[in-house]
Amino acid sequence: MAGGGRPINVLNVAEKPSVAKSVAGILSKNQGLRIREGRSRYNKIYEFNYSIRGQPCHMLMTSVTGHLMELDFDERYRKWHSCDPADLYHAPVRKHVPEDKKDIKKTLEEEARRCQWLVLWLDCDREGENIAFEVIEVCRAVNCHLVLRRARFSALIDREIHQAVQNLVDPNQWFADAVDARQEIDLRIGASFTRFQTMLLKNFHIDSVTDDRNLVLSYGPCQFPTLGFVVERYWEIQAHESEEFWTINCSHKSEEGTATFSWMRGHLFDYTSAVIIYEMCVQEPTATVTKVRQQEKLKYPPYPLSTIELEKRASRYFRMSSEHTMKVAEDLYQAGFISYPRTETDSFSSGTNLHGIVQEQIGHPDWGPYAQRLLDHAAGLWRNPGSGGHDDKAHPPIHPTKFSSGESRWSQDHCKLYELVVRHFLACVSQPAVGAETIVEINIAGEVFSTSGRVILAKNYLDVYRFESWGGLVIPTYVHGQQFIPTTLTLDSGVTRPPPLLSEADLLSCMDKAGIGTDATMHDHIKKLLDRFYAIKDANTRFAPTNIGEALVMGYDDMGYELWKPNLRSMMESDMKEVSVGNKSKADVLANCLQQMKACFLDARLKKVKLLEAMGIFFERSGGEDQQAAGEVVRQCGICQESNMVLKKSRDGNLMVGCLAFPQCRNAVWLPGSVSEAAVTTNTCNSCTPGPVYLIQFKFRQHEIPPGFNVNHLGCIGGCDETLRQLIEICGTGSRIPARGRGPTASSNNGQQSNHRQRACIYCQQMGHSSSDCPSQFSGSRNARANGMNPQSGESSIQCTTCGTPCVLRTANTANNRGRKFYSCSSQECNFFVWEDDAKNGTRRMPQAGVSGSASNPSQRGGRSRGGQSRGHNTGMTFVSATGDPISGRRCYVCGEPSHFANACPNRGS
DNA sequence: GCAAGGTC
Repeated sequence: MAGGGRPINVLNVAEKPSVAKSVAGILSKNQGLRIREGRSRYNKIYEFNYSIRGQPCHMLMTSVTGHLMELDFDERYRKWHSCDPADLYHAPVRKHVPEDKKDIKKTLEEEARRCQWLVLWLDCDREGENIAFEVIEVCRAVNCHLVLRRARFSALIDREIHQAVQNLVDPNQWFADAVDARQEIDLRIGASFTRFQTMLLKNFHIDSVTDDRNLVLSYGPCQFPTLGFVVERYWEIQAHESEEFWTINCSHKSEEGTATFSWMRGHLFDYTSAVIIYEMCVQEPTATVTKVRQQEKLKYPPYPLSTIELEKRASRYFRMSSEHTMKVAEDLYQAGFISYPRTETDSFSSGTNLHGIVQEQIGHPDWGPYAQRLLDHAAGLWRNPGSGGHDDKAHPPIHPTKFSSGESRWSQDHCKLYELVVRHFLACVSQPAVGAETIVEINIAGEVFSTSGRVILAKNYLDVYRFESWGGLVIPTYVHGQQFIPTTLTLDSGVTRPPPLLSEADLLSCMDKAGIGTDATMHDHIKKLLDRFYAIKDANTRFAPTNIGEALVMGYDDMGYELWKPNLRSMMESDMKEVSVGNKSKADVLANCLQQMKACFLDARLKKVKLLEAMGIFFERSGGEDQQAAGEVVRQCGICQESNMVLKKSRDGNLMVGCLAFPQCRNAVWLPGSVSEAAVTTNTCNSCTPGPVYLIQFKFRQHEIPPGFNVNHLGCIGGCDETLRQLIEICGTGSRIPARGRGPTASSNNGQQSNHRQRACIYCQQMGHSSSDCPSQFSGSRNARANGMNPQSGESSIQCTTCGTPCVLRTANTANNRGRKFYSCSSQECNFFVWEDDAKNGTRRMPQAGVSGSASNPSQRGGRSRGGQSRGHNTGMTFVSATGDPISGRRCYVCGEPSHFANACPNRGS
């Protein structure tokens, strides 16, 4: 470049007005800086002189506001009925400047005409590069001699900006191409599926949920996976079958206080085994302290604040929606109080003046003293912030940029969000909290229990980050070998609970993990679900699908498509990545992706009946076809208390008793899948309330029920009918809900199962069958050897078939099995158990995960999930009698009655 | 009347 010479005119364009202002301020050092209005209200023009590598320049700096152009179909295809939606996969598209951006375009044209150079200061990401080419297109159209240069910068700090302008590069066409491809795919898929499903389903009466307006059932590659997360969790909850479990709790009270010990086995799903172990503990209740471990624990402050973290934390701490959070954050940013709020970056670059940011806050009445302490070297509170490992190279983490102790025009939410940003920043540059943790383990009759206590030694960052706490529980002092008698030792029962509905923070995490949306758009997709009536947010700010949302996902799921899962977006995203590094061409990716999506679209259209059926479950359709006949009344609905529950056949042909107020009331009792006929009788149940509950005459399909059950059964759905309950447990119901579990729950089950199959049988070391099916296990003498039993000595040398650890021979002490010997695994992590006589007789069966009592094979049970604390925790115990039949009939071990369990026994403790 | 991505 020639040094000196006549000044040239350089047009500089930033992605947004604030960047134009900052860059102009930095380059001009605020000297000789002139500001004038452009055609657009927001996009000012800054003028100053500058020298680029010795070339004097008259700099004109202005901005766009994000994308200057939009992609749309040619006019002829824009009307919904103008073409077959399938045509939208090849209909011509064009980029154009929309009406509300015309004034910006005009400014660019006017200024570009009198410039020699165009320097692009767009954000340094793919979208920024694409906007750069939009600006180029507009400017080149009026001045084809323009020299095009790109400024690369990662932060709005002096050093970066001066370096960028002295080292201008070429714009990156690959980056821009990737975005072009993404836009075109999004448009074609979105428009085709939206038109298709909106027009297909327009005859369903969904007005009750949505006001009276014309409803658009939109489809988008981001909004649908977001909906998918909500529906999937909802189905997981629906598929959950609560299961009773048992656990032993122990407490010890001393002068120093009380310690509560929890059982290392967690909890068992088998009552009998829990009782056997419990009784052994009660008989020899002396506890011996076997381990006392003390250690220092650190709790680290959070990483610097990214957009997603800001949204998640505002939702968690203040219950603010992500959309509202971004609105308030934008306000604070516009007014200069916080840095740019749309950032993926969660680490500060090395040049950042962190002390300066803290310094600004020392005057605040609440957190000022803490800020002061941070700056006091002697206090030792300062720590350089950690890095979360993300850097979008465009913006720093969100941090305060101007001190405020609250502005008069701020709403409460403005105050809260500013406080969060400040306290989060101060926390980031603070030492972690320090605690002393003590873990104590005790042994009672061979069972291990543990407890832990924690004392906080130094709160450090927790002093300023009031949103987080660290529970500190003080326990009495114990020494190794110490013995004591527990104050309480109880056998307690509980039931497993399903996981909760997704919170907004959960949803953001799901999207983040799957790469759905960007930090700037994720809240939009969540809001779209609400706007389209696909989901609702309840009082606890948790998301549940509406009937429309569920029906749409169900329809595509029934087609066998994963259009509602994040995979499609992930694939697109990886293709975009390939385009942006030049490994694939835009044209190839577009052709390939659109061809596949068109085939998918055409196939989905062929299977449109699935969508119609799914909608038909929830909504009535005009025209009267497919109306379900009202069935016979069984009882009044106990949920809505307004309508009757009637016996009906679902669309799939499965029998159920459902509330007539459906879909407003969704109370339903699904009947066993093995029912072939059912009719409501005039007989009523004597025990179920509120009555009357009419009995139903059932007929079961012989081959679908276990031996011992009668094909004809006069049953009650009120809850008293043990036969019905057992058949539901064994055969499952015709409910569509459990079958839905083939989402994450079932696939992980399947995964486990197939892994299992790959393993060699532990008896004969052969592949192809599991140990539970091992043919070698069905003959007595071979069996004993194979098990490692030593028939001569009679001593225990059996190995646990679950984990391989040697078993211990123990004696049962229950009313029903007193004196009977059994083997139990000596590992505390494992719950393997078998009666000694069963092992000898060869009638032993392998424990199967999740099976207890009369339950069927878990692989047949679809989406069964054990939620809450018990998720993923199976005892693996099966009790079988000498005949190989499951031991049934759980009884209270105190009085022997089958009507209740020990925890509810009236004789207990007497 | 349709997407998602910028930003005001």
